[in-house]
Amino acid sequence: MGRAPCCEKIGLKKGRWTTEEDQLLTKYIKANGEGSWRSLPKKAGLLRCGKSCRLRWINYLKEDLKRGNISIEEEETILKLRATFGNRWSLMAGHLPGRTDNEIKNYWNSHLSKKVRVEKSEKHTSEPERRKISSPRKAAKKKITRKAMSKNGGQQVDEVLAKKGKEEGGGKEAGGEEEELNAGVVSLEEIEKSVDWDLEMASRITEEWGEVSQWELESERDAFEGFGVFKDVDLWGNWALSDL
DNA sequence: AAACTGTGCAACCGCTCGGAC
DNA sequence: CGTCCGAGCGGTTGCACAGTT
Repeated sequence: MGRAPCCEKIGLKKGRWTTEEDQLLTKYIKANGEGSWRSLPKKAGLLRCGKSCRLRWINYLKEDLKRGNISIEEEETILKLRATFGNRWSLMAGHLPGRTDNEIKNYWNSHLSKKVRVEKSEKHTSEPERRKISSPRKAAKKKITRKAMSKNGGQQVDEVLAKKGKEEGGGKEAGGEEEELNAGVVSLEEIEKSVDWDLEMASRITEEWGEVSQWELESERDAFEGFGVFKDVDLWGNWALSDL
C-alpha cells in the first residue's frame, strides 16, 4: 500500500490565493490556532491542500512578517548565515526576525547568488572557461541528504566521506545522465588551478571517490559548508579546512 | 504597439523527520 | 521494532510583470 497523499488533490484549488481565501484562513487560525493542517482547509471552508494553507500562513499571513525590502544589514547577515549553514534556509530564517525561509531562499537565488558569483568570477578573471558546472538540479542530486547533514553536523570530514562512500557503494547509477554528469572530468592539478579549493580537501575527496568531476567537488563543498568543517568561509564562498 | 526576453517571487512537489501507535 | 502519518524543509516551477528590441 502506497503512502496516502497529503491531501485529496481532486477538486482542490491551486495557484495564487485570493483575498477571500486569505481572510478565511486568517479568521480560522485566529480563532483556532495553528496546527492540524491536514484537516484545517475543510474546517476553514477552503478548497486547498493543508500544505498550501500552512505555506500561505507561514510565509504571508502571519502578523509579525516584515515583507520586502531586505536591508543591507539583513543582506550581510544572510551572506554570513549562508556561509555558516549552507542552504539551511529555515535555520537562517530563525536568525532573521520577520523573514521566512522562502523569502530568504528566494532572495539568495535571485539576488545574492548572482552577486556572489560575479564577485567571485571577478576574482578569477584569468580562469574563464574553468567552471563547467552542470545545472543546480543535477548538482542537488549528488548532495548529501539533509538526514546525513543533521546526523553528521560538526563531525569530521573523514566520517562524512566514509559515509558518502558507503552510501554510493562503489556502484554508480547507470544511465546517460551519469555519463553526462561525469563529462569533463578534471585532474586534481586542474581543479587546484581552476577553483580556489583547498588542495587537501580536493585530494581527500578524489582519493575517496576516485575520479570526480568539477561539479561534484563544487557540490560537495556546498554540502560541507553547513557542517562546520571549515575554519573560514569568506563572502565569495572560498573556504579553508578546520584543524581536524 | 507588439513581440520577445529576463527577472522576481509565490506556490507547488517530493522527500525526510519524528512522534504516535 | 516497524509502520503510518502529520509536519516541515529545500528544490523547483510557473506566472506576472518589467525591460528591451
